[in-house]
Order: sequence, then structure tokens, then C-alpha cells
Amino acid sequence: MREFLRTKGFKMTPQRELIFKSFFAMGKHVSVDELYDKVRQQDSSIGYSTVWRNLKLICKVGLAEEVNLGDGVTRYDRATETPHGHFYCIDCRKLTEFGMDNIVGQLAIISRENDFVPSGFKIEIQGRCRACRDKRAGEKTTAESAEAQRA
Amino acid sequence: MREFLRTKGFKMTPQRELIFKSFFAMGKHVSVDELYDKVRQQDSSIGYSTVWRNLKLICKVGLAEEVNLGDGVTRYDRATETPHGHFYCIDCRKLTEFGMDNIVGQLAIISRENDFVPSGFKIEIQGRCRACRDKRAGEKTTAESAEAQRA
DNA sequence: TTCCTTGCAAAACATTTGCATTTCT
DNA sequence: AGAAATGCAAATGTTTTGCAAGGAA
Repeated sequence: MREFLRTKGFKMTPQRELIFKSFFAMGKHVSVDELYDKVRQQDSSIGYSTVWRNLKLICKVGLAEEVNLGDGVTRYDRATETPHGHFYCIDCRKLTEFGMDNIVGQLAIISRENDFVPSGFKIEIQGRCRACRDKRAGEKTTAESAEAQRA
Repeated sequence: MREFLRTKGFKMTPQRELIFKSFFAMGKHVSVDELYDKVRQQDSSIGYSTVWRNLKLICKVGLAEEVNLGDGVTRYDRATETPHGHFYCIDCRKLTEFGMDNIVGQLAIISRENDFVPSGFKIEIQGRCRACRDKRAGEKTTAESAEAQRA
């Protein structure tokens, strides 16, 4: 890693190492705040901007990318081997991934047809996950009015 | 329109009328600021929050929806009859639409397979549009270094 | 030594909200 | 009258930046 960064013109530091390790250990869809909290548990002297800047750096060197769902928080998703889309639950706001190998081919075709050279694809399916559907089904009998508001 | 809103429990006002008309006249992917500027040209007494709230209202009644590309600005895209995805040019940041009727069926299947009940689909293809590709091709000879930075 | 990084504080931005007032129905 | 909408100012919440000090190469 240190070597990899050097080739890109960046240095390795203790903070950076901790941030990188934590990020890659945390799995997917990490927000700055979440990573900041995590990192703080091991080194409470690390500043927020350091975490933020390193998250940006991770993206810059191609190890992750930003995911934006429009809920005001930018998430960082480590780059994976396989392209994937996201299920975004409008209730619990959790992201779940799904493979989109089959679809990518078609998106490429569509791009070509439109004289657009694609560099990345994003697919987001909004809706409700099983857990939230069950939850709502249970609540409906007692709180039907709240339902109307949320919709 | 006035009638439509009443059925939903909202009133019509001069400001609202101007905002609605302007929005639908502006085409697609409008940001609050853009609409605010536009509206201001006709009535400089209209406040920013009024524009913002009405844009939210337009979404709430189902006439538009938010589009988020992760560049920090929320855009509002009027609801169209046909589902469409977006080409997002990483250079000029313009959005271009494409139909995705063919793909929606597959996304629905994928959702079902994953026990997810979809309410909406979003597809974003990042890349470069023809214009920006041509532009870069022309610049490359004189500014190859700048190229490296941007990437 | 040189350039990159860090931390803190503050700035910059976009989005929301509180509230008194005005305007629809 | 009663409910909703407006405008302004201020609060939020997040993302960014300036800068002096510290650390890696």
C-alpha cells in the first residue's frame, strides 16, 4: 500500500494507515462520520478533515467511489471486482447490493447508440426491503394515519 | 392545476403559479437556484424558501422527482410518461436522457429475486459526451499535463 | 530540505425550519 | 374564520478550505 501510494505521489502516515485499514475493514457504504467514529476508537487524536481527506484520496487513487442517494450523506463504496447496483430501502435507508453483469452489456449498447463513451454505470432501485415491509404490515393496524403522511 | 392541488389539500397562489409554470417551462434537471433565478426575473419579491418549498411540493404531488448526481446539488426532474435513465458527462456535467423501458423489466425481475419491492429505478451512466470528447482531443496536444490532473 | 499531511477552526454551501404576516377558500 | 402559504432570517448539516505545525521521503 505504501508502495502503491508512492507511485501516485502520496506518502504514508500512521493516521492514513489506520484510516485505510478501517475503511477496508468496515465493508461497504461507509460515510465520513461512520469512518471517523470507527477510527476514533483507536486513535482519538485524528481529526475529521483527515478522515475526510483520506476518504477522498482513496477515491482518487481508484480504490473506492462515492455513492449518493440524495439523503444528504455521501457514502463511500470500496471498488469491487464485480459491478453491482444498489437496492435502497426508503424506510431503513440501508443499501443492499446486487450483481448487474447482465445489464451492463445493455447499458454499453445504449451508450454506443447515443454516442456516449461510458466510464461507469450506476443502478439504484428504490423500494422496500422485506424487513421494512413486515414492519409496516404490523404497524398499519395501529397507525394508519402516519402512513399517509410518510407517503 | 388549481383544481388538482385542491384535491390534495393545497392552495394556489400567484407565487406558486409562477413557480410551477417556470419549472415546467424550464425543461429538465432544474436546481433550486436555477429556478429561483428564473422566477426572480418575473417577480423579484419571491423568496428562496418559497421556491424550495414549492419544488418539494411538486415532488410530493408526484409531478417531479429529485435527481442526485453527487455533485452537491439536488436537481428536480419533472415526471415523464416514460421511464428514463441519465447520461452524466463527467466533463460538462450535462445530463442527457435515454429510454430504459427494456431494462426496467429486468430490474423488476432482479428485485423480485432479491425479495425487494421496487418503487422506482434509477440508472446513471457516467462518461463523456461527444462534444467533450472532441474538445479534449483538441486540447490534448497542448495540455497533456492538465489531463493527468483531472483524471 | 522539500513536499505532503495533519488538526483545528472557520468558511462555504446547500438544505431546512421558525415565526410573524399575508393570502387563499 | 381557519388553514395554508409566503418571506425573511436564522439554524442545520455536510462538505471544504486556510493555515501553522509536524512528519515522511
